[in-house]
Amino acid sequence: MNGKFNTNLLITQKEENDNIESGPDSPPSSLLNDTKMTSTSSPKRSKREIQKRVISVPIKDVEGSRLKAETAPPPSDSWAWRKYGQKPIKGSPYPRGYYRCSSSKGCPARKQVERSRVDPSLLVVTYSCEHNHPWPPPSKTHHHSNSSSTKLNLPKPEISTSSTKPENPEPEPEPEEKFTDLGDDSLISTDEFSWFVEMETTSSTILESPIFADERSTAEAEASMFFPMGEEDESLFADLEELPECTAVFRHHRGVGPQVQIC
DNA sequence: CGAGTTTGACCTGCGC
DNA sequence: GCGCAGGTCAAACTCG
Repeated sequence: MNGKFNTNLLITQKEENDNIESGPDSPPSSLLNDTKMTSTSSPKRSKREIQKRVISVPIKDVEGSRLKAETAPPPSDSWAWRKYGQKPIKGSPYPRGYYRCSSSKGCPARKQVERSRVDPSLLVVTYSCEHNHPWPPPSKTHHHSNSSSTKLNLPKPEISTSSTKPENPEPEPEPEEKFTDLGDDSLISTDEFSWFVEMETTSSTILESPIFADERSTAEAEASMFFPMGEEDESLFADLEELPECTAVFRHHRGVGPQVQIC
């Protein structure tokens, strides 16, 4: 299930301009400013109102889950994502999948999933949302019943069911307020994007998995460039201990790997 | 039967 | 203006 995935999730968060392929060259100055990708080509959307964030996820974690599509399944992140399109991207051997948030009706959130050209073992996930849009962080509303595996965009159960024991579907982002200050301080500042931060931080807590450290040296290097884990993390994870019951708590320890507490 | 996926067509923006 | 590439739509299909 996604739990499996989450334990190996790697996140590198960058601004969209700071795209993976081209490296951190682009000036990340304008978060909401125009960007080519932001166009979304939809006449209904304004470029400037769309905010994007890019993360990288080791594809290994999700590999084999749904290989039907060339694109690896999107990382599970507490939200429900519905795929609405897939396109081959020029210059990339891998197509890009387009996902829309289905956690709640009218949710404008979208994300694009594609393999990194630099490191095919990495999934590049681009989250995007409209700045002016009333964000319906679905966490609070639909989470209690989250276990609905169908809702979550997870690898189909058929595959990753190596573990017979029902794992906790995934760490519930319930402790939203705990996470909001975990996230980056520079990219997301508005409350309406707190879900964004939540999403990322939820994942980032699992950043350094043993598996990743062992087999993803390259990716690790790349990832660490964007998402260095430091002592601050320790305190961040310390906060996680305060998570409410019935949530999976991922604790980060260097060299030991994440410890998962499931109550 | 509902929700999600697939896939081709269509639309839009951008570069030449 | 044209062509290309990316992004979205929507019908058909699949699955639980």
